[in-house]
Amino acid sequence: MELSPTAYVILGMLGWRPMSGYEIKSIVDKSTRFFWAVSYGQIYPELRRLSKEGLIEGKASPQGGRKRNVYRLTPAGRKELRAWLRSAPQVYELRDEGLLKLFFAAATDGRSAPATLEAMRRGHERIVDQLQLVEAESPPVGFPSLILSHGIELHQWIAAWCERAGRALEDEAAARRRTA
Amino acid sequence: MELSPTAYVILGMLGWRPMSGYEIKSIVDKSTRFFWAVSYGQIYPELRRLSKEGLIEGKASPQGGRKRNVYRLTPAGRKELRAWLRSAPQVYELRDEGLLKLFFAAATDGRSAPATLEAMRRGHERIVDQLQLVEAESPPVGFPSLILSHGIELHQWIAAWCERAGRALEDEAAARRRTA
DNA sequence: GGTTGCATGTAAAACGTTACATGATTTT
DNA sequence: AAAATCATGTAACGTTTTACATGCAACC
Repeated sequence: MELSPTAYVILGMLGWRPMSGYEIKSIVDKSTRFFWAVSYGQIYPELRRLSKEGLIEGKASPQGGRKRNVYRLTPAGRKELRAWLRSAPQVYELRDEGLLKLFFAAATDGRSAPATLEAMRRGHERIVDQLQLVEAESPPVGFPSLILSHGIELHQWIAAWCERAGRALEDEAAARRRTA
Repeated sequence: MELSPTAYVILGMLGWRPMSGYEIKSIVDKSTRFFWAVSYGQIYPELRRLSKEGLIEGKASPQGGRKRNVYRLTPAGRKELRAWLRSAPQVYELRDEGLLKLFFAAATDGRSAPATLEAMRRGHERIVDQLQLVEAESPPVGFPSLILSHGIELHQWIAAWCERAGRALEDEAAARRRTA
């Protein structure tokens, strides 16, 4: 078997209630995408795979003339989900182009750094805004809400760091001007 | 042209001084890997591509009987690097399996959550340790050192969040026991 | 009648990791 | 003599994104 975390996103959502692939995607886009993104190109093939493995079951449930497949967790699927939840997390990966640009900023004698920091700060503020929008329209209970507040606080912290670092850079530049 | 951030990791390092692919990889593993990982399978093909594009130049520089190719930035490569440094960062991606497990912890009635939080905390503490090891053996100046301190503070913050969330969970459980 | 939302899917490309293969040199 | 480090490279595999294709239904 050996499933990917992306497969568990699907199992996890179907653990709440039966859903279509489309519905899974729209919930992902308001929740896990900030720490685990999933695309249609993964969801539909994965639904088939999980179906074939007997972890989920699909049923055609058209809405009027519009076709629709609703999947639900089987007992085996729920068992698999719970086993995963009890095992230790393995994957933690970050790809941050802003940090990369800051890291190499000496190649512009540091002249590119203030704008990079400002762009990063804006980016993280924008994530905070998006998360707060989600927060405003979700009940403030349970684990999803815990993760949501984590996201908000985390990106606020990072945005504040960008500001601090920007100010430190300015101060340094001012000190250099006084010395020179 | 249109290069990936991974290509700019190579250009950025060669912007410091000429290096072999092996050397680039060993520096990546002590620096950018915490926010932009790169493997040999990317480095060697990318060195050829950048060479063919005229952004870097390779020269055979064997050490004794051991073959070795040292690459350096061309003027065009330096220009390309600087243009990238001055453009706004695009990519910010996080993949955090721990948050995913926490997000779906209701499927175990929250029983899996304390262990997940503890595993996450340990994971981030371990990253802090690794970064502090790097810090101890690097001169505390310039942008790489700024990024290093960012990493240390960030992962310390996350580890502290895990602790706070764990305590909040305990308190909640205790309150429920009193009520019941 | 047009836009938006619901709904499913695939193909190609891009990206990235892992394992393997090879061999010299340096250190223990 | 063995282990670690320096050094280069590829092939297979797995993952993920993007673009495309299609069509119904609800709302304005």
